[in-house]
Amino acid sequence: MELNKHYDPASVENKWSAHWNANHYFNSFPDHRKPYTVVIPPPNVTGVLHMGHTLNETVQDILVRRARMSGLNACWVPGSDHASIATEARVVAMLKEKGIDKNSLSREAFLKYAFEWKDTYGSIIYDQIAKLGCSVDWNRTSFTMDDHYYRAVIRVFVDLYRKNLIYRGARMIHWDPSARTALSDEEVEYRDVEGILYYVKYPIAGTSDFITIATQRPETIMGDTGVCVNPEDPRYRHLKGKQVIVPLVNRSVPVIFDDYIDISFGTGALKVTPAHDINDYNLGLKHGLPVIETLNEDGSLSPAAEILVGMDRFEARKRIVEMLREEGLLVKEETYATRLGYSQRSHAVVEPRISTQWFVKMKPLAAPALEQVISGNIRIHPGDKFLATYKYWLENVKDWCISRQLWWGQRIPTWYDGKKNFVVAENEQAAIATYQQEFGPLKAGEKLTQDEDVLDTWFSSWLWPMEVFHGITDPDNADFKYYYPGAVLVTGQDIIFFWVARMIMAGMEFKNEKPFSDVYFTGMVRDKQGRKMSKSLGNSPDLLKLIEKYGADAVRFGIMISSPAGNDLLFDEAGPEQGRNFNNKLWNALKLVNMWAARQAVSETGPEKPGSAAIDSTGHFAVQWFENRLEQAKNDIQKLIAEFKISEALKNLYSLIWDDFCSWFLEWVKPGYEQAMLPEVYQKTVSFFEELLQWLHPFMPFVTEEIYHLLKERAAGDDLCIKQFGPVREPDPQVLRAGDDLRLFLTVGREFRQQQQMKNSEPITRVVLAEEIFSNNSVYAIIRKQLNAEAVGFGTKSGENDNGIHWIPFRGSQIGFETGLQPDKTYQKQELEKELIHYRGFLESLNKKLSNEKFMQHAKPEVIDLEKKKKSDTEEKIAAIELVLKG
RNA sequence: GGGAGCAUAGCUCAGCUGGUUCAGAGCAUCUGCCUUACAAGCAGAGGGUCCGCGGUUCGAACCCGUGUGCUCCCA
Repeated sequence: MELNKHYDPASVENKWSAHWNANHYFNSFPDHRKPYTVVIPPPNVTGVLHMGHTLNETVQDILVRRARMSGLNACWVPGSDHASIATEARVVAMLKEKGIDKNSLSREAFLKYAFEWKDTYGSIIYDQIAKLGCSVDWNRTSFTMDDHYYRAVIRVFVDLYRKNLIYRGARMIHWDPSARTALSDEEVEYRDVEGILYYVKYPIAGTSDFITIATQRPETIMGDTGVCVNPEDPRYRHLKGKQVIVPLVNRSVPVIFDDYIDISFGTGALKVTPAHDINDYNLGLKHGLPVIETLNEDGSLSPAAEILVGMDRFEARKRIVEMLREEGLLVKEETYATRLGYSQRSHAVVEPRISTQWFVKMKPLAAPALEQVISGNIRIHPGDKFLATYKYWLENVKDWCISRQLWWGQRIPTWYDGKKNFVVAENEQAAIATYQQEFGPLKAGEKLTQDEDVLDTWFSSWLWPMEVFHGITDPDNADFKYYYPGAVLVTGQDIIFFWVARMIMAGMEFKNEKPFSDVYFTGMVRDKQGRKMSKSLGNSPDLLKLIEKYGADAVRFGIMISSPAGNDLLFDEAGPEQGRNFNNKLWNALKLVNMWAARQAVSETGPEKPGSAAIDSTGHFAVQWFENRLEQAKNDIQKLIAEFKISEALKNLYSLIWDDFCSWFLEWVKPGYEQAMLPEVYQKTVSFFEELLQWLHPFMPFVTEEIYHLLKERAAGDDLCIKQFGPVREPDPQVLRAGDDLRLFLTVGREFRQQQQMKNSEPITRVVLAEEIFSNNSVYAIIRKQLNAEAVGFGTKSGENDNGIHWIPFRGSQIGFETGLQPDKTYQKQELEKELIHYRGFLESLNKKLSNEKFMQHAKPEVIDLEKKKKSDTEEKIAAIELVLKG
C-alpha cells in the first residue's frame, strides 16, 4: 500500500473512535479482574472543554488506558454537572434576550426552559471528550440531575438532617445580588482593588463637636447603629456614654468601646453597620446593637434606608457622597488598597447579608476526611504542595451554607406550615406523615409548602464517586460494590475544598470508605506569557480547532509534554506542533519498516548479494542493544508513571522513539543500497516497533492504533487499545554501555567529517582502532556503514604510519581516520590542548581529594572507589590526548 | 496579617538519601546538508557565578540561616 508523505489525523481518528465504540472496548462490567475506577470531574453541562479540562481528561485517559492494558478492569465514568448558578444565569440571560423575565415565570415553566437548554447544549461537552479520544464508558454517562441522582441528594439531605448535621438558621452569609442567592464561603473570590476611604463627620449629640469616621461604604450609613472606638485611644475617651448623630438620617446612636478597633486605621473610629459587614455584625451582637437592613436582595437600597430607596448600591454611594459634601460633612477622600469579594459565578461584588439559610455542620465530617489523608490512606500528588493546604482547611473548616435562592437544582426537601413549623422528608407524602406525627393533624384546607430554594451544586457533586454507581440510592447493588472505591481522582487544584475534600467526607460519612486512593492535582493552564486563560483576553484556544489543525494525539502530546506535575502549564501552540511532528516521525518510521517487509521477501527467495556478512552481523548488535535499551526505558517509564510524573514519562518515550529507535536503531539495521534484510532482524524490528506503539498508546491512542494495524496484518480483535503489556525485564548494563560507546564513536566520526569538511559521499578509507573497544565484533559493520568507511582495522599511532591517518582521542584510547588526505591539525591541536589543561586540573583536584585524610576517613568506601576510578580514567584520557598531540 | 511553594541555559523544566567524570533534557538559536522513511527532516555546535550573602561538611545546585524576587492558598 502506498502511504502518504504526511500522517493525516482527521480520518484516522474518526475511524478508530468508531471501531473502538463498535467493539465496546471501553464498556466495563464487573468481572474477576481487579477494577480500576475513575470518575471524570463532571464539567458544567452547558459548558465547553477548555484547556484545563483537556489536560485533566488527557491525564485520566493515559492512566485509564494503561490500566486497561495492564490486566485491570478499567472503568471511566463520564458525566456532567448541572452547575446551578452558572447554568441558571445562562438560562436567565437567554430568556432575557427573548424578552422573558425569569420572575414572570413559574418555577415549572422556568425549569422547562432550563431542561430544553440542557438538552440542546449538554452534548457539546461529550462530543469534545470523544474527539479527544477519551476511553470513557458512555453507557455509564451520569448527570447530577438524573432522577436517581436527584433522589440521592435528597436522601443525603434528610439523612444529615436526622443526624443533626444539617440545620437552618439566620447567619451572616455571602450574598450574590446579581444571582440573588446565598453563596458558600468558597464561592467568593477576593481581588485586590483600589478603594476610596471617605472621611465623614458625625455630630456628637448635645455638642457642636464632631467625630470623624473613615468608611469605604458611605451608602450603608443609613444602617449605622453605633460608632466604635478603642478604649485605649486617648482621642476618644471623653465620648464615654455619648451619642452621635448618623448623618442624613439623623439617627442617634451610642458610642461603644472595643479593642477590636485598630487605632492606627483611618481615624481610629468605626461606624458600626451590623447588617452589612461581618465584623460589624459580630460587634453589634457583642454590644447589643440593633440591625437595620438597608439593602434589598438585588443590592438596591431598601425602605429601611429611608433615603434613595430603590437606587442601586453603587449609584447610591455616589449620591450619598454628594449629599455629605453638600452638608459639609465630608472631610476628605483618600484612595487605599483593599480587597473585595466577588461571586465566583456571576462576578458581582458580594454583599454580606444576614439571612436564614441551611448549613452543614462541617467539623464532624472533617475529622475522618482529614484522617484519611494524614494516615496516607489517600495519597495526594504532588504531596508536598497540597497536603498542608488540605490539612489547614479541614482543621479550620466552617459550616457550609448549602441553600441557594435558585430554581435550577435539587429543591430543599423541607415543608412548612403557615406558622413556620417545618419538617424534613424525602417527599411530600412523607412530609405530611411526619408533620402529623410531630404537630398533629392538618386542619381542613391547611397545606404544607415546600422550601423554594435549591441546594448548592457541590452538595450534589460530593456524591459523584458514589452515586454514578447508584451507591446512595441503591447501596447494595453489584456495580457499586465492585467499582467503589475508585483508583485515582484527577482534577484541578482549585477545587480541592469545593469538591475533593467534600467527596472524601461524603465517602466516609455515607459508606465509611474513601472514594479513591490517589488524588492527582494538575496545574492551571495559562497562556505562553503566564496569564490566566480568559474569554476577555481571547487567549483560550478552541479545542476543536486545535484538534482539527493538529489532530487529537498532537494536542494531547502538546499539553502533556509541558505539564510538570502540579505546576502551572504555559500553553503554546508549539506543543501540538511538536506532537504533530512526532506523529509524522512515527508515520515515516512505519513507511521505512514496511519497505523492508518487501526486501525481506527478496532475501528469502534469494538475496541479491548472497552471503553478505555485513547484513547478518549488522543486525546483531543493533538488535541486542535495542532490546536492552527498550527494557531500560520501560523500567524508567513505569517508575515515572507510578509517581504520577506523566510528562516525564512521555518525554522518555519521545526520546526513546525518536532518538534511540529512529535515529540509531533503524539506521543501524537499515540494509545498504538495494541490499536485503535478514528476516529475523526484520521480525525483531517489527516487534520493537509494536512495543513502542503499545507503550505510547495511552498518550497518543489514534496514531499508534493506526500504525499498529498498518505494520502487519491483524486478526479481528487484535487492537492495540486492549493489547496487554508484557513483562518488564532488567536490561544488561554491559550491552547498554557498549551502545553508548558505539554512539559516541559514531558521533566522533561525524564530527571529524564536519571538521574536515568531508562530504558524506566521500568514503573514509579506513577507520583504525587503537584497541578492542567493543566485545561484539558486529559493531564494526555498523561503524563502516554509518561512517561510510571502506574498512575498519586495528593499529596504534606511531611515527611512520601516521601519514594520512588522523588520530582522535576516544575515551582512554584513540581512533584513527585514514582519508588519503593530509588532515588539517591546527584546529584540533588547540582544542586538545584546552582539553588537556582541563583534565589535568580535574586530576589535580582528584589527587587532592584522595590525599585528604579527612576525606579518606569520612567518605563511604564506594565513593572512594569511585574517585579512584575517576582518577584512573582521567589519567588514561590524558595519556590518550598526549599521544595524539605528540608528533 | 497567617501559611505553603518556587528561584538551575533565551524559554519551559529535570536533577533521588550531599560524592557517577568540575550541571541534563525539550523548545528556541547558529552551522552544514534536499544522504532513497521523514526539510513537519538529518548531522553537528554554541549557550549556565545553579537568585545574593553567610554557615554546616573532607565535599553543597542539593542541608541550615538570612536577604531579595515571584506564585498560590487562607484571613
